[in-house]
Parts: sequence; structure tokens; C-alpha cells
Amino acid sequence: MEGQSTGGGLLNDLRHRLRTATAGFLSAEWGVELDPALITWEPPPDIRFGDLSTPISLRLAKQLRRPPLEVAGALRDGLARSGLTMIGEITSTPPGFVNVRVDPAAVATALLSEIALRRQDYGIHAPSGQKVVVEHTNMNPNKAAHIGHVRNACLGDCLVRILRRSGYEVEVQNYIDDTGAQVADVVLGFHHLGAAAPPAGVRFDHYCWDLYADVHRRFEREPELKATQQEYLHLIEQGCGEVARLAKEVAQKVLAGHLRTMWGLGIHYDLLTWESDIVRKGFWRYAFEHLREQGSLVHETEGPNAGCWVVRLRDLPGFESLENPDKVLVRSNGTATYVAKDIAYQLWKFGVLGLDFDYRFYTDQPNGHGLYSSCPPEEAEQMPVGARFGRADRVVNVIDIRQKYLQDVLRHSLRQLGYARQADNSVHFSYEVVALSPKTAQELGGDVSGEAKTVYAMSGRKGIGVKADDLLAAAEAKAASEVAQRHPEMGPAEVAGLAHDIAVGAVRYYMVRFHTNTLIAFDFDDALAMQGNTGPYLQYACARARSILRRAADSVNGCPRDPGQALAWSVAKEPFGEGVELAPVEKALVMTMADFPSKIASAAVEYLPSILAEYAFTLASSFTDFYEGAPVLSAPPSEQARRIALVAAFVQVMSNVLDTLGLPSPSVL
RNA sequence: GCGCCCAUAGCUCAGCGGAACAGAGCGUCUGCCUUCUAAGCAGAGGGUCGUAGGUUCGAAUCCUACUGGGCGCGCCA
Repeated sequence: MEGQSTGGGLLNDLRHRLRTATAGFLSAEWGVELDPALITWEPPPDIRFGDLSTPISLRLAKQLRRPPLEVAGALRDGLARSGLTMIGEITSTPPGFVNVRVDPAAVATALLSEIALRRQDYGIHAPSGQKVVVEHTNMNPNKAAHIGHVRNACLGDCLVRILRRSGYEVEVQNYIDDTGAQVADVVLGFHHLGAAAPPAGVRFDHYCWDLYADVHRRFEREPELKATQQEYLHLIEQGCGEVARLAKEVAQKVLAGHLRTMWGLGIHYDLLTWESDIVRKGFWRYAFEHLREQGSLVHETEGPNAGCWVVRLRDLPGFESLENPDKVLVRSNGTATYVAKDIAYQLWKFGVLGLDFDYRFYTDQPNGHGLYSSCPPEEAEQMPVGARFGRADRVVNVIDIRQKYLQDVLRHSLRQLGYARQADNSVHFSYEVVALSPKTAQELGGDVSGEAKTVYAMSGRKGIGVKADDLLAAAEAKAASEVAQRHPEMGPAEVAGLAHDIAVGAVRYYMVRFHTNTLIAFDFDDALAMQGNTGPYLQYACARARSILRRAADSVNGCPRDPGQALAWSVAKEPFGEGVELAPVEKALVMTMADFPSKIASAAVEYLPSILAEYAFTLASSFTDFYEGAPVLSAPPSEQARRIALVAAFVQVMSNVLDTLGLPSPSVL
């Protein structure tokens, strides 16, 4: 909304100036008042037309009752007179476009100085002073993670990185439902059905994957077990006794597996929030008293909700056609519904509940950041100075699209209960699920005998799905064999390390490159692909660039070995002076690199990591074109510093892009 | 029944606040490693953008209807 031109990057500034100049001219010349933000200046389909074009004349022609081309011509002349810097030739072309060509040397000089100055911060926007809480992963702690959880965590983590680069303070929370039916089922498996402890070498969460499916098979055969299931659930909810203790143990052991899996993918958290702590602390009871006092809750005495406390949603758009649009928060038996607890929890995230958790340090993480956790009062520890969890300006819940209705209920309930600002700042980051392609479903032993379907849903209860760790292992195995083939000089440990980085690159890119609206029909061959539009292709482009710099340091007089220093060194030679003619591939690379900050901004505003994924592929392709068309080491001396500068700048920008996507950036591939 | 999402090349997907020939990857075919990493590159072939209407000088993009898929609509979580 605001500050569009601050820290938005070179190209964005240019666009901003063009919009303003265009709007100014339209107003002065014809008295047409347009919001500059609505005047598009985007690259035309063919660069022969120019670097940026606007179709605004086509839109205005009718209103002005003049031929589009004539309007375009007048705009062209007007812009030419406005003295825009970094702009070269301005043209108008049929049917009525105005095109500008930038001054590539001027852009390159400014861009490379900025990259050399800001290094890993290139693409970071000015601080907004706002705090965003992002909740993602949120797995039931009762079995191993599957590929649907991986999509959640990869999208969530990528969004976190995008928001951080957009200038927000971001706190990452991972909610652990340790008192739910799913945990109860596994506890029942151990305690009531006498399941053995996992054999040595089998991870606890993997073992529970099968155990959970076993328990559900028993439920099918022995319906009377349902009563025991309820019994266990109640014992766990009450939080005392052997069963509750076992539940906590199961949850913690499974969580340890989940964390190991996610850390392996480069995903970390700031805070774990436990359902049991929300219950113990009485978040809902507290919220209920408060809401009742201020009269925003309704106690129904008749109708289908008689005896319940509800929030009225019947007048809201999207709810009016429902059979029973109001939402029950307290059942007629006095117990709270899930949404009720969620409302209290959401209020806590915004810091307006009036109650807080107790906290303790939970564990160190591989990225060096401590992970904290809510906890029972007796375990509470002093938190580091300045640590303040929650109190967000905005809350983003990363949950798949099947939760849309509940998230809508949550947001509208907040509004109806008097928290309009919090409702406005509650975001459901939704995405389509990961399902199995018919081929994959069949390989996993799913029942594909019935009517042919396009996709098959995963089912934890049936034990049908792809485990996150199995996908990672398959990717690592494939990458390892490629690495070993290409680098016979590497030892086994080095091969394994590199293979891991590549596998993570492949999996993470696969999970974020799709639009969030796209249902992923998971296929092993697609997910493990390492050629074309894939993570390893991006990593490869970066590794190749690093390789050039290594060789340049060996063969070019004075060129430093470190990429950052090489960039500073080459930029200091002022290689883009007056009259320098850039090759098309050089110019294209400059323009693409200049676009990074605005891509971060779009991805953040639209909540679409795929925008960044697409940009990453464009940037890598841009470098590959440069690589093929503009030799560096064999370039004439007059061009060599310039090309070293471009390569070094690319290494920096691509590293930043990969970091934002959460992909490792190995120096050799 | 109501609501949301999806339908674009053989396959997997971009594009969808209208506009300059509909793009990419994979797969297929033809080439390119004694010059910076061939996980690469060049080229060929492949599409009446689900169907039918409508709005517009102009529609894959906006509107309506339909068809076919996916999902959601609890005093479950």
C-alpha cells in the first residue's frame, strides 16, 4: 500500500517514475486523472519493442475520442520532454503502445553498485515495524510426516523468508495438537492393544505411521473399541494419569522425528505451542468470561442451537444460505468447541487475550537459533531479554484449502465478537492438497480397482501416503549417484553432503513452484526430476557462476577469490562507463537481476511463493544465456572486468533468491 | 441442495486487474563437450486455451449457462 518506491529496487523505482510521469502528462495534457498505480509499465512480449511498455493509450483512446496511435505519439513526446533518467529511446508502435528503452550502462552501474553494497541484503525492503506471526507445519504428533505436510512446511517457510525480506518481523509458530484423537489412537495402540516398542533402528514416528493404520484396522474389525478410544481421549484431555503421561511421551517422541525431518529441509521454528497448554491455561474459559461480559456472545434458548452459546454469523455474506449459519462455541453440555478454542488462541496471537503461556527453552536448532515452547507452569523458565511471543500485527495461518470454511468462521467470529482489526489482519494462507497420482497410489498398494480417478487422496488411517523421509531418501539416493558419476574425486562424505543439498533443492522447489490453487498429483519422477525447471537447475547455474569466479581468481590479475570481493573489485573498475555497448545477453541478465526486489514484494503481497520460484527459473535461464553467449575468461581485456562483475553480481542475487526459497546453494554441483 | 477451486501442447504446469504471433519444462526427433561444470545449449515438431453464448475495436484472461473433475458445508477435531 504505502512506501512503494522505498527499497523497491531499481526497476520498481523506474516503473514508479514512469507511472508518475505518465499520470502527470495525462493530467496536464488532457485533464485525465488516473491513479499512477493503475498504469502498467511491463516488459513487452518482444524486446525489440523496448524494455518497458504501456498499453494505456489503447485504454484512453475511446475516452479521448482520438486514434490510439495518436494518443501514444503524444504520450511518447510528453515523456521524452520530462527528462527521465536511465531512459533511452522512447517509441510508439501500433496499435497504440508506448515503449521505452532503458540506458543499459546506467542501469548496470547503479544496479551493480547496489548489489556490491548490500550483498546478502540485496532484495530486502525497508523495515515496516510490523510483526507477523506465521503458523505452519502443525502436524498431529502421532505419526511420521507425509508429503502433504512437506508442502505445508515448504510453503510456510518460504512465505516466512519472503515476509522477512519484505521488512516484517516474523515469528514462526508450530502448533502441536497433543490432546487430539489422533494421538489418543496411537496411545491406545501401545497401552490397550499392547503394541511393542519400535525395534532398534526404526524411527519412532515411522513406527507410529504403521501403528496408527493398524489401530484403525482394529477399529474396523472391533467397533466396540470405539468406546475405549473415547475413554483414552478423555483421559488425555484431562491431562493426568498414566495414559496422559504416555500421550505426552508419544507426542514428544513423534515431534522429535518431525523436527528432524524439517530441519533436514532447512525449516526452523521460533515457538511450539501445545494444545495441552492452551487447555491447561484456560484460554477459552478466560476469553468466554470476557466475551460474555461485553455481550457479544448469544445464549440460545430455542431453535436448533438451544442451550448453546453461539456467535451470530447468519447475516454475513457467504453464510446466509447455510442451513445453520451461526457457530456454536459452547455446547449445550457446557463444553467448548474447537472453533471456540481457536478464537481464544487467535486472540492470544494478537496479544489481546489478556492471558499468556508459560515458556521454556525447548532445543537448539541446526541453524543456531533456539526453539522455545509453551509449557506447564512448573516447567517455566526465564525467557531471554526482549523475547515476547505473540502480540502480532498480522497473523498468517498456513493450512490447506479444506480448512477454508473453519478459517472463515474464525475470522468472521472475531469480527462479530468485536475484534474487527484482528479479523482484518487474520490471513488464511490456503493451498490445495497433495494427492497421489493413480500410478503412485497403485505403487503404494492403494485400492485403485474402482472407477478410475484422476487423483487419490492420502490417508493416514489407511497408512496410504508418501512419507517425507522416504521422498528425501529417494532424492538423496538419486542425487548421490549423479554426484558420484560427475565427481569421482569426491569422498563418500562429501558426496553424501552434496547429494543432500541437491535433494533438498529438488524437493523444496517442487513444493513451491506450483500455484497454491493447483492440486499436486504427486509423482515420484516429477518430484525427483533434476533437469529443466527444477531446484538443481537453479543450484547448477549458481555453481557454474562460482566456478567462473574461482578460475578468474586464478588467471585474472588482481581478481579476488571471494565472490563479494570480486564484485567490489570489478565494480571499482567502472566497467559500464559511457559508450559501453552491452551484448543482449548481458543486458537481459542486468534487467532480470534488477527485478528481484519487486518480485519479493509481489510474492509477499499476493502470498504466492510460486512468483519467486518462477523468477528464480527466469534468472537462472538468463544467466545460462549469458554463459553461452558471453565468455568471461577468454573475453578481451576491455570486456573482462564487466563480465566478471556480472557473474559476481549474479552469484550474489541468485544466492539471495535461493536463500529466500530455502534452497541450499552448493559451490560445486 | 448451497458454496469454493480447477479444466491451456502427448505429460506436468505458467499466463487470467483484456491488447502486439498463447509460453516453459518433461517426453519425441536433429545437432553441440580439445574454449568458463553437457544437471547445459541450439533447432524441429506439437495447442480451434473444456463447450456454448455474451460484453469489447480487441477475450485464454471479464460475464452467463452448461459439461467434467477436486474439495467443503456438525453441539467432530
